[in-house]
Amino acid sequence: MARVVTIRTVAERAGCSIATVSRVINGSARTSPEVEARVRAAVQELGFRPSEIGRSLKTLRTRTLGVVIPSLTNPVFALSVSGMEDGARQRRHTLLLTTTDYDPTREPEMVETLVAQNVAGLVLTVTNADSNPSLDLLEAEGIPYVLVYNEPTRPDRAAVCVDNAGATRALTEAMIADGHRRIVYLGGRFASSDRSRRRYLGYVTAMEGAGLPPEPAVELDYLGDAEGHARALAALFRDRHHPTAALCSNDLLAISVAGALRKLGLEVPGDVSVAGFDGISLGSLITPALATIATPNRRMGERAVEKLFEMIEQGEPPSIEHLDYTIRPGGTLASAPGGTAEAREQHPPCAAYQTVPPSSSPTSD
Amino acid sequence: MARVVTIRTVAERAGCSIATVSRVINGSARTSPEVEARVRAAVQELGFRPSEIGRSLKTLRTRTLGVVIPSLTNPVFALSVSGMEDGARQRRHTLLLTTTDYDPTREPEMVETLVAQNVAGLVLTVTNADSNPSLDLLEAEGIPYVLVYNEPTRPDRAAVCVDNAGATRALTEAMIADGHRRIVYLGGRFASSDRSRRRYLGYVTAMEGAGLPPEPAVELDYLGDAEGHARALAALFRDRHHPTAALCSNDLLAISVAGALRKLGLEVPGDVSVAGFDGISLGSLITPALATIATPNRRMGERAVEKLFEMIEQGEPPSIEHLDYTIRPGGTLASAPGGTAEAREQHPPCAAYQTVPPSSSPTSD
DNA sequence: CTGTTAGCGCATTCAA
DNA sequence: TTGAATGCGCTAACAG
Repeated sequence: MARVVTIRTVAERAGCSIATVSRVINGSARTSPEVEARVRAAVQELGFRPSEIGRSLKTLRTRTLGVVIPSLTNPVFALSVSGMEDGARQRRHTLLLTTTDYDPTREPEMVETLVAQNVAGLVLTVTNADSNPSLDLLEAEGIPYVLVYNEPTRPDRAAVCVDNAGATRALTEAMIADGHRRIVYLGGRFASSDRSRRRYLGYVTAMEGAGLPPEPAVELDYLGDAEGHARALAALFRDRHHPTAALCSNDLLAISVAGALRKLGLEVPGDVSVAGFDGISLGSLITPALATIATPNRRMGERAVEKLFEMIEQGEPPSIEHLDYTIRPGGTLASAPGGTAEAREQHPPCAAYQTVPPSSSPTSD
Repeated sequence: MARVVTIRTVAERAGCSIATVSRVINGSARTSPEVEARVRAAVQELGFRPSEIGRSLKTLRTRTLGVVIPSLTNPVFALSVSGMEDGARQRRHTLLLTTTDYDPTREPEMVETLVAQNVAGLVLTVTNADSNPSLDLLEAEGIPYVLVYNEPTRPDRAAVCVDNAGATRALTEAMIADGHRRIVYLGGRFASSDRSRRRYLGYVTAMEGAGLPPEPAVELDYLGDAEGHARALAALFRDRHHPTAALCSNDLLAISVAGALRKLGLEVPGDVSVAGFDGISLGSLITPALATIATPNRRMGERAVEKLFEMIEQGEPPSIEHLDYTIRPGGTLASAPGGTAEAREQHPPCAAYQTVPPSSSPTSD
């Protein structure tokens, strides 16, 4: 498809040089009003649209941002991408979107694809933010990037996230205050989610803080595998002395778990309380509403892009930014079947149902 | 950020010309095994990754597909984009994603942005597929594109969709068979959704076919405006003789409507049956489950990309492809409060609960 | 204020 | 089989 009208065509039509056309289009230098008018007229008539490729080849940077996320089907990521798009459009950039389907081996592939496209920067959610060849590559090449959701231990990696450990800790403490003693943590595989690891950490901290023995994490395959979840839960809840609360590392998992529990003949929250993490709107639509930790998903994507531009344009050094989260109460959470009223009065769970600014919960690692 | 290692660097290291390097990399011509080995070694050592930009400038086409959709927050579109990504990745392409937020005036803007990026083709969901300057532009420029969800009247526009009118018609007929007589259609604004218009058409056809007077369409602002929906419904259902069934042009709207009805003190489906259109999984998770027309959302995106490549690579002419839809039963649908048992026996609704191949429902326009 | 010119990284034609 | 040379569309440095 030969490009019909180039900057040269416009120059001829306007009776000037291509340099002048470029100046008019980009406003990169002053031009006389007459010439400018002629150029604009020519652009109009010819329907000229400058090629981003030609521009990019010269300037060695594009107006695109690369995005790498696990999946679009999880509303959490769809929302964050939505926020990224807003942020990008404000700066006249577009998103080059790729997904890994939760497969870590696909991360390098996607990152290399994006780098080959000379993206101005990247926004990504990876499985492991601390030890990650793709991020190493980006740093080696000097290509700016910002992580979303990931919460790196290394402070030299740019990220926009919530205090994952602090949030689960707060939620676990609320459960304990509600009289729960045997609480189980269900999460994605640790190998493929540093978030799941950090969230478990918060759970452990809360349990130990209350003098309760933390249960080992139950690692489940990600979403969609309802059967697998059901099997794992059957083993866990067969016992008469089963846990009275299930803390899930994300909302979709929590919804799946609640469904599986009901199929086992257990009532939610009568027999088992369930809570999630993410705050997708779906959680509020089901009955009973899912208790969860609501994170500012769209805002996280938008802020990540803002941060990326700060790094690109103002050379800001990478840093980790924590955004607020909210513990959102819901009908899936109730007092423990055997819980005492006193315990509840002592630690009214409502105290936790507030937006938590990042500064107030500097969870240790 | 000066590019450090280019094809020239590799050529020097391998002791050959850049032409040879190019040949090795692209396998575009035969080279001696020794030279090839030296080149590959150099590529390895230097970590050379050919610039897509350089390549594109030369070939005048990129390995990216432009995508224009209304929003990512509606799971329907997130799913279809997910399918597009799969299709694109199989052909070693990436997606340049843009959204219009249901604002028709932003369509040309997005399309022009993508065209300026020299995308190989576009996949888009627009407000109006028949009279649309952006599509005219693409045709004028000879840039291939495929519509998704849109169902153009003009047969010369490429599209992957379902038989919207046929589907709503079938669903409406099922409602009528269930004894409903006053059925109301609630949809997005006709001005901003040709799908909403076509779906209404199917409703009208079914009503008239049964000798019932079709109600005027109730056009609602898109999603998120729960208050607006509540107000509109309050007016509609104030009367004692209110409709017994609400046909909604999409699932998110249907869920919002069901909620609003309950707030008005009406039971779903006891007083009013509700049905949606899309088949998002959310609908099956709520209680009662939402009756809907399930469309193959992910597959539609994937098929659109396949079709796009057929047009790009094999010069296939544009055409409209109808994919199967399924009427999915759900607890939001019940017999009309005053419905007779005979009516139900005469037209068992189950007959409609099957996958409908496009050929079997050639709805007239 | 404007024009000329030199590449940006690469694929490709034409010679050798 | 290989190399030299050209140009894709554009920006920017330099001259005028």
